[in-house]
Amino acid sequence: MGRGKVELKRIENPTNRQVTFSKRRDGLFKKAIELSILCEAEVALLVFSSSGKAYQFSSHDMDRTIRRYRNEKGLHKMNSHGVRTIEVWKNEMDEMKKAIDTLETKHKHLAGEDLSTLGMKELKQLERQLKIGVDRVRSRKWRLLSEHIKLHELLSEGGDENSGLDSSDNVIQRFIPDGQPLNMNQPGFPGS
Amino acid sequence: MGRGKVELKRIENPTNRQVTFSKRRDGLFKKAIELSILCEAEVALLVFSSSGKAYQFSSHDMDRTIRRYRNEKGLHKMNSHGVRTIEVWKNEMDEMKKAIDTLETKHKHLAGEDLSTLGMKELKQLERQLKIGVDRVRSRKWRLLSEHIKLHELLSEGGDENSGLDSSDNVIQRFIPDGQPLNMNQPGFPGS
DNA sequence: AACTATTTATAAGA
DNA sequence: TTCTTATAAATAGTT
Repeated sequence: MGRGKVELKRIENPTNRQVTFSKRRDGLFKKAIELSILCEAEVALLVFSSSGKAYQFSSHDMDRTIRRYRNEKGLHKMNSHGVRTIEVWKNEMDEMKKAIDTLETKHKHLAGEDLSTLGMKELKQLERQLKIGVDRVRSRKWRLLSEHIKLHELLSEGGDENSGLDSSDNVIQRFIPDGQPLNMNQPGFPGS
Repeated sequence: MGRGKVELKRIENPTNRQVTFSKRRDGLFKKAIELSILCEAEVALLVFSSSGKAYQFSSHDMDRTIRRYRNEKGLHKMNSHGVRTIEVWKNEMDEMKKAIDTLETKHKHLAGEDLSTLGMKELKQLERQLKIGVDRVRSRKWRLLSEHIKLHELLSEGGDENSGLDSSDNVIQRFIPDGQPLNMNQPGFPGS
């Protein structure tokens, strides 16, 4: 497509070749992107120019797609001696690094850090999740508390010599929630 | 190129999508081959159809090109001798595994899961941390909201023909917090 | 799978 | 390099 048709062989004129490389490279990446979107395909494309410059596209994740390719070829996990290859190790490391990154980001968000990248929708979801966490933690606190009260009552009945608890250590005191009035209508409060 | 132009989004009709996939996949591979020959580029292309079928092309050798890509990404760390021994790899893997474990546990705790291993002291601390998170998220929400209000006011001032906002889309509505009455005494609310 | 009407990519020129 | 434009190629919808 162009003023004349070209035969399929190396373009001899270096300037021409470079110009054609740029144009066709752009076209190729565009097509790759379109294919992945229009047909929900997983596409990975690697291109190195003759001068050594690297270009890449991957619709999902380059390492994931490469792994999938290797699995397809059955080159994963073991070589002929039942030994893991360096490549496989590298893949695993990369995977783990990514997992750590993801977890760290999530962790920061839950701690209320690095929120500037989040939109309103994400912030609302995050707030919901945090509230769920608070509720569950409170619920667990109340359960622990109630168990200790029951234990205390049981021991008291039997006359509390040698209950195993030091009476100078106010058990109940250590269990009341801090920072706010007692509210028995907590989710998870025994009997609620 | 075709009887009509198509917008860049997943083709809904599955038959249509499959047909388009075949055509465009062939076109993409043809382009990849042409680029590699005409411009003596090193090209690797991996495609997986949504049904899972794999297609590939590489002008030189797939593994060589993938290695070149990985080098480009600087995934080659060395130890003091400039060599990566198996032991070094194992150590790094173990460290990463541990890091992942720790992060996952923390994450679960923040989500209110697996709390049974925690004592009252840890639970209190966790609740405190979650509350801080909630406060920060709320603060960020209010900041976002106030920015949007200001923007809205600015646009309204200038006489809002062509404000770029669709008046049928109530911007503010989308930003009010859900699940509770408005309370301007939120930490971080503008002016508080 | 073939067939075209159209759109898109791009070779050559400026 | 970038833009323009004539022409080759790709392909969307149809048969």
